[in-house]
Amino acid sequence: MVVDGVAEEAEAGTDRLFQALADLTRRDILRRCARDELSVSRLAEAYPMSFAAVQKHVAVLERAGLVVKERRGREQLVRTDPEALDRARRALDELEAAWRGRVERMSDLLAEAPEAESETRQPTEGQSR
Amino acid sequence: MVVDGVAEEAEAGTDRLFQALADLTRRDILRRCARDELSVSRLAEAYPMSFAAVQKHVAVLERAGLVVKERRGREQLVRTDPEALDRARRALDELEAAWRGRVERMSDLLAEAPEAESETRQPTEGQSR
DNA sequence: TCCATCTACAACCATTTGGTTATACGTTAC
DNA sequence: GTAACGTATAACCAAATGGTTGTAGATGGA
Repeated sequence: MVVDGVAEEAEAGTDRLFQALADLTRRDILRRCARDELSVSRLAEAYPMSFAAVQKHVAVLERAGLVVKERRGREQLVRTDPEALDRARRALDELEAAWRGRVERMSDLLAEAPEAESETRQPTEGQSR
Repeated sequence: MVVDGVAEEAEAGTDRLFQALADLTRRDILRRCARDELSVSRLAEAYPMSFAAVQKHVAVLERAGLVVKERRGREQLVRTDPEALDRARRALDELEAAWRGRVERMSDLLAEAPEAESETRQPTEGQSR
């Protein structure tokens, strides 16, 4: 449980990350705020929905760590965190490692048992890929 | 509209992709089914929830194209599609391109206008922040 | 000071999501 | 053939999501 604490939080963070990315409006906000720093109202003008709705989308992105808000006077400037997509990518890498793991194990089989393979497909066959 | 048709579907697909990844149980299913092909009931044994719940998770993964089901006798074997994570990665790349674009444009500014920039904000003015 | 602007937040609503149980159907084993 | 197994699907429920409107608090400019 104690050890799980950190892992659980990491997984919850991954949940929030992908969840935040799973919406077209939010992905578009990310694109816009990657190019420029935009205030929330400026952003809101771009979408066919209320200011409050856009504000909520920004909040979701912020909780996911994809975006950072910086106050300037009465407006709040939004910019996407360049490091954030790296985290997303790392999450994918971690998933991919699972079946890279499978490949490794297959290599292990081939490496550790250089002879006596009766059940794997014959080398005589023109091998697939 | 006609042109949008394909883009819309692509974006909807991206929604489903990230949505499917935004759940710990589903990510775990992906890991397990990357290593081995597992039947749905076999999978269900691994989680503290009903068979039907796991079945729904698999359905979400399938709709997102992250997983493929193959019938063998009375059981349905699930395996993750190796190509799927590539699609997720490509979606991230497309997002990242947005601020790679920003960097390019900044380089462009520096490269194309080595002098005579009158309309960008003056370094001399203590600007209004 | 007064007003317009930008933001925050609450209350509400419809739909989706993640779970449950129950039931029905096809397949395998005995 | 019958029983056990694996799957599919429906009906239901609570909570989360994506949207709305309304109200109130700061801030900046006239």
